Amino acid sequence: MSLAQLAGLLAEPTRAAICLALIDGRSWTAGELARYVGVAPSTASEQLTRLIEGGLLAEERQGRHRYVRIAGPAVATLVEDLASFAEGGTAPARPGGLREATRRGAEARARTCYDHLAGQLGVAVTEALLCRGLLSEEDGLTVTESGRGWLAEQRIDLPARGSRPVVRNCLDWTERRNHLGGALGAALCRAAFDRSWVERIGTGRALRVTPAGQQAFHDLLGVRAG
Amino acid sequence: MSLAQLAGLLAEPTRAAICLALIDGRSWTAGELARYVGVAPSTASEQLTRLIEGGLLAEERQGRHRYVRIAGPAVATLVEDLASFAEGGTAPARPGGLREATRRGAEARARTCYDHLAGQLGVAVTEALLCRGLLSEEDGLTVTESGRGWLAEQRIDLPARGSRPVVRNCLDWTERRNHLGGALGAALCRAAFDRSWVERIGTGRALRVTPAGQQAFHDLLGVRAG
DNA sequence: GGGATGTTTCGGGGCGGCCCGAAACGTGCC
DNA sequence: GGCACGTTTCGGGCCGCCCCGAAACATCCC
Repeated sequence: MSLAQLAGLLAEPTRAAICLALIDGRSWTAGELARYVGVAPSTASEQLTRLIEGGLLAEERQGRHRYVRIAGPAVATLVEDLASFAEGGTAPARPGGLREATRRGAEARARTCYDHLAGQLGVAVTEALLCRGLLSEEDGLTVTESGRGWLAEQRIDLPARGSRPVVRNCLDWTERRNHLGGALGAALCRAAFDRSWVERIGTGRALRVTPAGQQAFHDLLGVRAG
Repeated sequence: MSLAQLAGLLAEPTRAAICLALIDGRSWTAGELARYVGVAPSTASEQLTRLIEGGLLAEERQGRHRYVRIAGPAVATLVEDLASFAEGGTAPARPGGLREATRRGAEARARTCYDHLAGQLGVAVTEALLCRGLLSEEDGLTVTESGRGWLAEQRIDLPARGSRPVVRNCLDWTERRNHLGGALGAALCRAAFDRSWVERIGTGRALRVTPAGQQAFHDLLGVRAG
Protein backbone atom coordinates (compact mmCIF):
# COMPACT_ATOMS: atom_id res chain seq x y z
CA MET A 1 0.00 0.00 0.00
CA SER A 2 1.21 3.49 -0.76
CA LEU A 3 1.30 6.48 1.53
CA ALA A 4 -1.39 8.14 -0.58
CA GLN A 5 -3.68 5.13 -0.34
CA LEU A 6 -3.27 4.94 3.41
CA ALA A 7 -3.91 8.64 3.85
CA GLY A 8 -6.84 8.34 1.47
CA LEU A 9 -8.52 5.97 3.88
CA LEU A 10 -8.61 8.73 6.48
CA ALA A 11 -9.23 11.55 4.03
CA GLU A 12 -13.00 11.39 4.05
CA PRO A 13 -14.99 12.80 6.96
CA THR A 14 -17.05 9.64 7.24
CA ARG A 15 -14.14 7.27 7.50
CA ALA A 16 -12.21 9.63 9.74
CA ALA A 17 -15.17 9.88 12.10
CA ILE A 18 -15.43 6.11 12.20
CA CYS A 19 -11.78 5.74 13.15
CA LEU A 20 -12.04 8.43 15.81
CA ALA A 21 -15.10 6.75 17.26
CA LEU A 22 -13.14 3.52 17.55
CA ILE A 23 -9.95 5.07 18.86
CA ASP A 24 -10.47 3.88 22.42
CA GLY A 25 -10.42 0.29 21.27
CA ARG A 26 -14.04 -0.61 21.86
CA SER A 27 -15.98 -2.67 19.35
CA TRP A 28 -19.02 -1.18 17.64
CA THR A 29 -21.50 -2.75 15.28
CA ALA A 30 -21.81 -1.46 11.75
CA GLY A 31 -25.27 -0.04 12.43
CA GLU A 32 -24.19 1.82 15.54
CA LEU A 33 -21.40 3.45 13.62
CA ALA A 34 -23.73 4.39 10.78
CA ARG A 35 -26.09 6.18 13.16
CA TYR A 36 -23.21 7.75 15.06
CA VAL A 37 -21.53 9.30 12.05
CA GLY A 38 -24.83 10.07 10.33
CA VAL A 39 -24.80 8.05 7.12
CA ALA A 40 -26.97 5.31 5.68
CA PRO A 41 -26.17 1.78 6.81
CA SER A 42 -25.24 0.86 3.27
CA THR A 43 -22.68 3.63 3.15
CA ALA A 44 -21.18 2.66 6.46
CA SER A 45 -20.95 -0.94 5.32
CA GLU A 46 -18.96 0.01 2.25
CA GLN A 47 -16.61 2.30 4.14
CA LEU A 48 -16.02 -0.31 6.82
CA THR A 49 -15.10 -2.87 4.23
CA ARG A 50 -12.60 -0.45 2.79
CA LEU A 51 -11.05 0.36 6.16
CA ILE A 52 -10.75 -3.33 6.96
CA GLU A 53 -9.16 -4.12 3.62
CA GLY A 54 -6.74 -1.29 4.29
CA GLY A 55 -5.73 -2.90 7.56
CA LEU A 56 -6.92 -0.08 9.79
CA LEU A 57 -9.84 -1.95 11.30
CA ALA A 58 -10.49 -5.54 12.30
CA GLU A 59 -13.85 -7.23 12.25
CA GLU A 60 -15.47 -9.99 14.15
CA ARG A 61 -18.73 -11.38 12.91
CA GLN A 62 -21.25 -12.66 15.39
CA GLY A 63 -24.54 -13.83 13.96
CA ARG A 64 -26.09 -10.99 12.07
CA HIS A 65 -23.83 -8.43 13.73
CA ARG A 66 -20.56 -7.17 12.42
CA TYR A 67 -18.37 -5.93 15.21
CA VAL A 68 -15.57 -3.71 14.18
CA ARG A 69 -12.62 -2.24 16.04
CA ILE A 70 -9.24 -0.63 15.51
CA ALA A 71 -6.84 -3.23 14.14
CA GLY A 72 -4.07 -2.66 16.67
CA PRO A 73 -2.10 -0.28 18.84
CA ALA A 74 -0.05 0.88 15.87
CA VAL A 75 -3.17 2.09 14.12
CA ALA A 76 -4.47 3.75 17.25
CA THR A 77 -1.21 5.62 17.69
CA LEU A 78 -1.17 6.64 14.07
CA VAL A 79 -4.70 8.00 14.12
CA GLU A 80 -4.12 9.76 17.41
CA ASP A 81 -0.95 11.40 16.14
CA LEU A 82 -2.69 12.61 13.03
CA ALA A 83 -5.68 13.86 14.95
CA SER A 84 -3.57 15.65 17.49
CA PHE A 85 -1.55 17.30 14.76
CA ALA A 86 -4.70 18.29 12.93
CA GLU A 87 -6.32 19.76 16.02
CA GLY A 88 -3.36 21.39 17.69
CA GLY A 89 -2.26 22.73 14.36
CA THR A 90 1.19 21.94 15.71
CA ALA A 91 3.48 19.18 16.90
CA PRO A 92 2.82 15.73 18.18
CA ALA A 93 6.63 15.30 17.82
CA ARG A 94 8.27 12.19 19.12
CA PRO A 95 9.96 13.52 22.25
CA GLY A 96 6.64 15.11 23.12
CA GLY A 97 5.71 18.03 25.32
CA LEU A 98 4.37 18.00 28.82
CA ARG A 99 0.83 17.32 27.76
CA GLU A 100 1.82 14.36 25.67
CA ALA A 101 3.96 13.00 28.47
CA THR A 102 1.07 13.34 30.89
CA ARG A 103 -1.23 11.48 28.57
CA ARG A 104 1.24 8.69 28.07
CA GLY A 105 1.78 8.48 31.81
CA ALA A 106 -1.93 8.12 32.35
CA GLU A 107 -2.16 5.45 29.67
CA ALA A 108 0.73 3.57 31.18
CA ARG A 109 -1.10 3.41 34.51
CA ALA A 110 -4.48 2.34 33.24
CA ARG A 111 -6.15 2.19 29.86
CA THR A 112 -8.39 0.08 27.71
CA CYS A 113 -6.94 -2.29 25.15
CA TYR A 114 -9.76 -2.89 22.71
CA ASP A 115 -12.45 -3.71 25.26
CA HIS A 116 -10.52 -4.89 28.30
CA LEU A 117 -8.20 -3.43 30.92
CA ALA A 118 -4.54 -2.84 30.18
CA GLY A 119 -1.57 -0.89 31.49
CA GLN A 120 -0.28 -1.35 35.02
CA LEU A 121 -3.84 -1.84 36.23
CA GLY A 122 -4.65 -4.52 33.67
CA VAL A 123 -1.47 -6.43 34.37
CA ALA A 124 -1.91 -6.16 38.15
CA VAL A 125 -5.47 -7.46 37.99
CA THR A 126 -4.39 -10.37 35.82
CA GLU A 127 -1.50 -11.22 38.14
CA ALA A 128 -3.82 -11.12 41.11
CA LEU A 129 -6.30 -13.47 39.44
CA LEU A 130 -3.48 -15.91 38.77
CA CYS A 131 -1.96 -15.62 42.27
CA ARG A 132 -5.27 -16.33 43.90
CA GLY A 133 -5.88 -19.36 41.75
CA LEU A 134 -8.90 -17.88 40.01
CA LEU A 135 -7.15 -18.29 36.71
CA SER A 136 -4.71 -21.03 35.85
CA GLU A 137 -1.94 -21.07 33.28
CA GLU A 138 -1.30 -24.80 33.53
CA ASP A 139 -2.99 -25.93 30.36
CA GLY A 140 -3.25 -22.73 28.44
CA LEU A 141 -5.06 -19.94 30.21
CA THR A 142 -8.26 -21.19 31.87
CA VAL A 143 -10.74 -20.18 34.53
CA THR A 144 -10.50 -22.45 37.58
CA GLU A 145 -13.38 -23.81 39.63
CA SER A 146 -12.76 -21.31 42.40
CA GLY A 147 -12.55 -18.66 39.71
CA ARG A 148 -16.07 -19.50 38.62
CA GLY A 149 -17.22 -19.24 42.20
CA TRP A 150 -15.54 -15.90 42.70
CA LEU A 151 -17.07 -14.48 39.53
CA ALA A 152 -20.51 -15.63 40.63
CA GLU A 153 -19.97 -13.95 44.02
CA GLN A 154 -19.04 -10.73 42.28
CA ARG A 155 -22.07 -11.04 40.03
CA ILE A 156 -19.88 -10.95 36.96
CA ASP A 157 -21.36 -13.17 34.28
CA LEU A 158 -18.89 -15.60 32.88
CA PRO A 159 -19.70 -15.28 29.18
CA ALA A 160 -20.91 -18.40 27.44
CA ARG A 161 -18.46 -20.01 25.09
CA GLY A 162 -19.18 -18.27 21.78
CA SER A 163 -16.98 -17.61 18.81
CA ARG A 164 -14.73 -15.59 21.08
CA PRO A 165 -12.36 -17.30 23.50
CA VAL A 166 -13.34 -16.73 27.13
CA VAL A 167 -9.86 -15.92 28.33
CA ARG A 168 -6.92 -14.90 26.25
CA ASN A 169 -3.48 -13.57 27.00
CA CYS A 170 -2.92 -10.17 25.49
CA LEU A 171 0.59 -8.77 25.40
CA ASP A 172 0.77 -5.38 27.06
CA TRP A 173 2.91 -3.01 25.07
CA THR A 174 3.89 -0.77 27.96
CA GLU A 175 4.28 -3.39 30.68
CA ARG A 176 5.63 -6.04 28.30
CA ARG A 177 3.73 -8.64 30.22
CA ASN A 178 0.43 -10.34 29.60
CA HIS A 179 -2.92 -9.07 30.68
CA LEU A 180 -6.30 -10.66 30.43
CA GLY A 181 -8.24 -10.30 27.19
CA GLY A 182 -10.99 -12.39 25.70
CA ALA A 183 -14.64 -12.34 26.64
CA LEU A 184 -13.90 -12.48 30.36
CA GLY A 185 -11.48 -9.57 30.10
CA ALA A 186 -14.22 -7.61 28.41
CA ALA A 187 -16.76 -8.60 31.07
CA LEU A 188 -14.43 -7.49 33.87
CA CYS A 189 -13.82 -4.21 32.11
CA ARG A 190 -17.54 -3.66 31.64
CA ALA A 191 -18.14 -4.38 35.30
CA ALA A 192 -15.45 -1.90 36.26
CA PHE A 193 -17.20 0.78 34.21
CA ASP A 194 -20.71 -0.13 35.39
CA ARG A 195 -19.64 0.00 39.02
CA SER A 196 -17.71 3.24 38.52
CA TRP A 197 -14.40 1.70 39.49
CA VAL A 198 -12.83 3.37 36.50
CA GLU A 199 -13.80 6.22 34.21
CA ARG A 200 -12.31 7.56 31.02
CA ILE A 201 -9.95 10.52 31.04
CA GLY A 202 -11.00 12.58 28.04
CA THR A 203 -11.81 10.80 24.83
CA GLY A 204 -8.79 8.54 24.52
CA ARG A 205 -7.97 5.19 26.00
CA ALA A 206 -6.61 6.41 29.32
CA LEU A 207 -8.53 5.54 32.50
CA ARG A 208 -8.76 7.04 35.95
CA VAL A 209 -9.33 4.69 38.88
CA THR A 210 -11.99 6.23 41.09
CA PRO A 211 -11.74 6.18 44.91
CA ALA A 212 -14.46 3.50 44.91
CA GLY A 213 -12.38 1.60 42.38
CA GLN A 214 -9.23 1.80 44.51
CA GLN A 215 -11.21 0.41 47.40
CA ALA A 216 -12.73 -2.36 45.29
CA PHE A 217 -9.53 -3.45 43.56
CA HIS A 218 -7.79 -3.57 46.92
CA ASP A 219 -10.53 -5.41 48.80
CA LEU A 220 -11.32 -7.93 46.08
CA LEU A 221 -7.90 -8.62 44.64
CA GLY A 222 -5.34 -6.99 46.88
CA VAL A 223 -4.38 -4.67 44.04
CA ARG A 224 -3.16 -1.20 44.90
CA ALA A 225 -4.36 0.92 42.01
CA GLY A 226 -4.03 4.60 41.22
CA MET B 1 -8.26 21.58 10.62
CA SER B 2 -9.91 18.20 10.79
CA LEU B 3 -8.32 14.78 10.65
CA ALA B 4 -9.91 14.20 7.26
CA GLN B 5 -8.54 17.43 5.85
CA LEU B 6 -5.05 16.65 7.09
CA ALA B 7 -5.16 13.14 5.69
CA GLY B 8 -6.59 14.54 2.47
CA LEU B 9 -3.42 16.52 1.97
CA LEU B 10 -1.46 13.29 1.79
CA ALA B 11 -4.13 11.30 0.00
CA GLU B 12 -3.10 12.16 -3.54
CA PRO B 13 -0.08 10.49 -5.13
CA THR B 14 1.31 13.83 -6.27
CA ARG B 15 1.23 15.49 -2.88
CA ALA B 16 2.41 12.34 -1.14
CA ALA B 17 5.38 12.09 -3.48
CA ILE B 18 6.24 15.71 -2.81
CA CYS B 19 6.24 15.16 0.94
CA LEU B 20 8.33 12.02 0.63
CA ALA B 21 10.82 13.84 -1.55
CA LEU B 22 11.18 16.50 1.12
CA ILE B 23 11.31 14.11 4.05
CA ASP B 24 15.03 14.50 4.58
CA GLY B 25 14.62 18.20 5.26
CA ARG B 26 16.26 19.59 2.14
CA SER B 27 14.78 22.52 0.25
CA TRP B 28 13.66 22.05 -3.34
CA THR B 29 12.35 24.57 -5.83
CA ALA B 30 8.85 24.23 -7.18
CA GLY B 31 10.13 23.36 -10.64
CA GLU B 32 12.47 20.66 -9.41
CA LEU B 33 9.63 19.03 -7.56
CA ALA B 34 7.36 19.24 -10.59
CA ARG B 35 9.88 17.41 -12.74
CA TYR B 36 10.66 14.93 -9.98
CA VAL B 37 7.08 13.84 -9.42
CA GLY B 38 6.18 14.15 -13.09
CA VAL B 39 3.49 16.81 -13.25
CA ALA B 40 3.18 20.18 -14.97
CA PRO B 41 4.71 23.12 -13.12
CA SER B 42 1.28 24.65 -12.77
CA THR B 43 -0.01 21.56 -11.05
CA ALA B 44 2.92 21.43 -8.68
CA SER B 45 2.43 25.07 -7.85
CA GLU B 46 -1.16 24.52 -6.84
CA GLN B 47 -0.40 21.45 -4.76
CA LEU B 48 2.48 23.19 -3.01
CA THR B 49 0.22 26.07 -2.08
CA ARG B 50 -2.22 23.65 -0.61
CA LEU B 51 0.41 21.80 1.39
CA ILE B 52 1.78 25.07 2.73
CA GLU B 53 -1.65 26.33 3.71
CA GLY B 54 -2.18 23.02 5.48
CA GLY B 55 0.95 23.59 7.50
CA LEU B 56 2.87 20.61 6.19
CA LEU B 57 5.40 22.58 4.19
CA ALA B 58 7.18 25.88 4.64
CA GLU B 59 8.32 28.12 1.84
CA GLU B 60 11.05 30.62 1.37
CA ARG B 61 10.99 32.85 -1.65
CA GLN B 62 14.23 33.96 -3.21
CA GLY B 63 13.96 35.99 -6.37
CA ARG B 64 12.06 34.03 -8.91
CA HIS B 65 12.55 30.80 -7.02
CA ARG B 66 10.24 29.29 -4.50
CA TYR B 67 12.07 27.04 -2.11
CA VAL B 68 9.95 24.63 -0.22
CA ARG B 69 10.69 22.26 2.63
CA ILE B 70 8.99 20.21 5.34
CA ALA B 71 7.53 22.57 7.94
CA GLY B 72 9.12 20.94 10.96
CA PRO B 73 10.22 17.78 12.73
CA ALA B 74 6.65 17.00 13.77
CA VAL B 75 5.59 16.82 10.14
CA ALA B 76 8.59 14.73 9.20
CA THR B 77 7.80 12.25 11.94
CA LEU B 78 4.17 12.12 10.96
CA VAL B 79 4.89 11.46 7.31
CA GLU B 80 7.53 8.88 8.15
CA ASP B 81 5.19 7.04 10.49
CA LEU B 82 2.48 6.95 7.88
CA ALA B 83 4.85 5.86 5.17
CA SER B 84 6.39 3.15 7.30
CA PHE B 85 2.96 1.86 8.23
CA ALA B 86 1.86 1.93 4.62
CA GLU B 87 4.95 0.09 3.40
CA GLY B 88 5.45 -2.39 6.21
CA GLY B 89 1.77 -3.12 6.21
CA THR B 90 2.30 -3.23 9.96
CA ALA B 91 3.31 -1.28 13.02
CA PRO B 92 5.35 1.81 13.49
CA ALA B 93 4.07 1.68 17.12
CA ARG B 94 5.43 3.99 19.74
CA PRO B 95 7.68 1.67 21.67
CA GLY B 96 9.07 0.52 18.33
CA GLY B 97 10.85 -2.62 17.29
CA LEU B 98 14.52 -3.17 16.78
CA ARG B 99 14.57 -1.67 13.34
CA GLU B 100 12.90 1.48 14.49
CA ALA B 101 15.25 1.74 17.45
CA THR B 102 18.23 1.36 15.13
CA ARG B 103 16.96 4.10 12.88
CA ARG B 104 16.39 6.43 15.78
CA GLY B 105 19.83 5.65 17.14
CA ALA B 106 21.37 6.55 13.79
CA GLU B 107 19.38 9.76 13.63
CA ALA B 108 20.42 10.68 17.14
CA ARG B 109 24.07 10.39 16.14
CA ALA B 110 23.95 12.33 12.91
CA ARG B 111 21.19 13.57 10.67
CA THR B 112 20.12 16.52 8.59
CA CYS B 113 17.76 19.12 9.98
CA TYR B 114 16.27 20.77 6.92
CA ASP B 115 19.52 21.46 5.10
CA HIS B 116 22.13 21.51 7.86
CA LEU B 117 23.75 19.06 10.25
CA ALA B 118 22.02 17.99 13.44
CA GLY B 119 22.12 15.30 16.06
CA GLN B 120 25.23 14.65 18.13
CA LEU B 121 27.39 15.49 15.14
CA GLY B 122 25.68 18.82 14.46
CA VAL B 123 25.86 19.87 18.07
CA ALA B 124 29.49 18.82 18.38
CA VAL B 125 30.51 20.76 15.29
CA THR B 126 28.71 23.84 16.53
CA GLU B 127 30.32 23.58 19.96
CA ALA B 128 33.73 23.23 18.34
CA LEU B 129 33.20 26.32 16.21
CA LEU B 130 32.26 28.28 19.32
CA CYS B 131 35.15 26.91 21.43
CA ARG B 132 37.69 27.81 18.79
CA GLY B 133 36.35 31.33 18.48
CA LEU B 134 35.21 30.88 14.91
CA LEU B 135 31.69 31.72 15.96
CA SER B 136 30.75 34.10 18.75
CA GLU B 137 27.62 34.21 20.83
CA GLU B 138 28.35 37.59 22.38
CA ASP B 139 25.98 39.72 20.38
CA GLY B 140 23.63 37.16 18.96
CA LEU B 141 25.28 34.42 16.96
CA THR B 142 27.91 35.83 14.58
CA VAL B 143 30.89 34.70 12.54
CA THR B 144 34.16 36.12 13.96
CA GLU B 145 37.09 37.47 11.98
CA SER B 146 39.09 34.31 12.56
CA GLY B 147 35.98 32.38 11.58
CA ARG B 148 36.01 34.09 8.20
CA GLY B 149 39.66 33.21 7.80
CA TRP B 150 39.08 29.59 8.70
CA LEU B 151 36.21 29.28 6.23
CA ALA B 152 38.37 30.75 3.48
CA GLU B 153 41.12 28.25 4.29
CA GLN B 154 38.65 25.41 4.04
CA ARG B 155 37.32 26.83 0.78
CA ILE B 156 33.85 27.04 2.20
CA ASP B 157 32.07 30.05 0.76
CA LEU B 158 30.54 32.24 3.39
CA PRO B 159 27.18 32.92 1.79
CA ALA B 160 26.42 36.55 1.01
CA ARG B 161 23.83 38.16 3.22
CA GLY B 162 20.56 37.38 1.46
CA SER B 163 17.05 37.04 2.75
CA ARG B 164 18.28 34.19 4.89
CA PRO B 165 20.32 34.83 8.04
CA VAL B 166 23.90 33.61 7.71
CA VAL B 167 23.97 31.91 11.09
CA ARG B 168 21.08 30.87 13.20
CA ASN B 169 20.67 28.78 16.30
CA CYS B 170 18.48 25.79 15.73
CA LEU B 171 17.26 23.80 18.72
CA ASP B 172 18.17 20.18 18.43
CA TRP B 173 15.28 17.96 19.47
CA THR B 174 17.36 14.98 20.50
CA GLU B 175 20.33 16.77 22.06
CA ARG B 176 18.22 19.59 23.44
CA ARG B 177 20.99 22.00 22.67
CA ASN B 178 21.57 24.36 19.80
CA HIS B 179 23.20 23.52 16.55
CA LEU B 180 24.11 25.73 13.65
CA GLY B 181 21.46 26.51 11.06
CA GLY B 182 21.14 29.39 8.62
CA ALA B 183 22.95 29.77 5.35
CA LEU B 184 26.32 28.89 6.86
CA GLY B 185 24.92 25.76 8.43
CA ALA B 186 23.66 24.77 5.00
CA ALA B 187 27.02 25.57 3.38
CA LEU B 188 28.87 23.42 5.90
CA CYS B 189 26.47 20.60 5.33
CA ARG B 190 26.84 20.86 1.59
CA ALA B 191 30.61 20.82 1.94
CA ALA B 192 30.38 17.72 4.13
CA PHE B 193 28.40 15.97 1.41
CA ASP B 194 30.56 17.21 -1.46
CA ARG B 195 33.72 16.04 0.28
CA SER B 196 32.17 12.71 1.24
CA TRP B 197 32.53 13.34 4.94
CA VAL B 198 28.98 12.14 5.42
CA GLU B 199 26.51 10.13 3.37
CA ARG B 200 22.88 9.31 3.79
CA ILE B 201 21.73 6.06 5.33
CA GLY B 202 18.78 4.98 3.22
CA THR B 203 16.26 7.57 2.21
CA GLY B 204 15.63 9.27 5.53
CA ARG B 205 17.46 11.96 7.41
CA ALA B 206 20.02 9.77 9.10
CA LEU B 207 23.68 10.20 8.15
CA ARG B 208 26.74 8.01 8.32
CA VAL B 209 30.10 9.69 8.93
CA THR B 210 32.59 8.18 6.49
CA PRO B 211 36.17 7.29 7.55
CA ALA B 212 37.34 10.38 5.61
CA GLY B 213 34.76 12.38 7.52
CA GLN B 214 35.95 11.09 10.87
CA GLN B 215 39.46 12.13 9.93
CA ALA B 216 38.36 15.54 8.71
CA PHE B 217 36.10 16.39 11.64
CA HIS B 218 38.86 15.39 14.02
CA ASP B 219 41.67 17.23 12.24
CA LEU B 220 39.78 20.40 11.51
CA LEU B 221 37.65 20.76 14.62
CA GLY B 222 38.79 18.21 17.14
CA VAL B 223 35.46 16.48 16.90
CA ARG B 224 35.33 12.74 17.44
CA ALA B 225 32.51 11.62 15.19
CA GLY B 226 30.97 8.22 14.44
C1' DG C 1 -42.93 -20.50 8.79
C1' DG C 2 -43.24 -15.51 9.29
C1' DG C 3 -41.81 -11.16 10.79
C1' DA C 4 -38.28 -8.04 12.59
C1' DT C 5 -33.75 -6.54 12.46
C1' DG C 6 -28.95 -6.02 10.81
C1' DT C 7 -26.15 -6.05 6.79
C1' DT C 8 -24.79 -6.12 1.91
C1' DT C 9 -25.18 -5.40 -3.13
C1' DC C 10 -26.31 -2.63 -6.94
C1' DG C 11 -27.38 1.38 -9.90
C1' DG C 12 -27.26 6.11 -10.44
C1' DG C 13 -26.97 11.13 -9.29
C1' DG C 14 -23.95 14.56 -8.26
C1' DC C 15 -20.03 16.93 -6.50
C1' DG C 16 -15.25 17.63 -5.90
C1' DG C 17 -10.87 18.03 -7.42
C1' DC C 18 -6.79 16.55 -10.24
C1' DC C 19 -4.52 17.71 -14.15
C1' DC C 20 -3.31 20.12 -18.25
C1' DG C 21 -2.35 24.02 -21.58
C1' DA C 22 -2.33 28.84 -22.51
C1' DA C 23 -1.51 33.14 -21.04
C1' DA C 24 -0.03 36.49 -17.57
C1' DC C 25 3.18 37.92 -14.10
C1' DG C 26 7.89 38.70 -11.78
C1' DT C 27 12.59 38.48 -11.61
C1' DG C 28 17.27 38.33 -13.25
C1' DC C 29 20.56 38.89 -16.91
C1' DC C 30 22.50 40.62 -21.19
C1' DG D 1 14.75 47.59 -23.05
C1' DG D 2 14.41 42.87 -24.41
C1' DC D 3 14.81 38.10 -23.64
C1' DA D 4 14.87 33.84 -20.81
C1' DC D 5 13.28 31.43 -17.14
C1' DG D 6 10.52 30.18 -13.09
C1' DT D 7 6.12 30.58 -11.27
C1' DT D 8 1.12 31.54 -10.96
C1' DT D 9 -3.70 32.11 -12.52
C1' DC D 10 -7.55 30.65 -15.08
C1' DG D 11 -10.83 27.61 -17.78
C1' DG D 12 -12.20 23.35 -18.89
C1' DG D 13 -12.11 18.25 -19.50
C1' DC D 14 -12.48 14.26 -17.12
C1' DC D 15 -12.27 10.76 -13.76
C1' DG D 16 -13.19 9.04 -9.25
C1' DC D 17 -15.95 8.23 -5.61
C1' DC D 18 -19.20 9.56 -1.88
C1' DC D 19 -23.68 8.96 -0.84
C1' DC D 20 -28.33 7.41 -1.10
C1' DG D 21 -32.48 4.29 -1.80
C1' DA D 22 -34.31 -0.07 -3.14
C1' DA D 23 -33.94 -4.68 -3.06
C1' DA D 24 -31.69 -8.92 -1.73
C1' DC D 25 -29.60 -11.70 1.96
C1' DA D 26 -28.68 -13.47 6.53
C1' DT D 27 -29.86 -14.23 11.16
C1' DC D 28 -32.59 -14.41 15.22
C1' DC D 29 -36.90 -14.85 17.70
C1' DC D 30 -41.64 -16.00 18.20
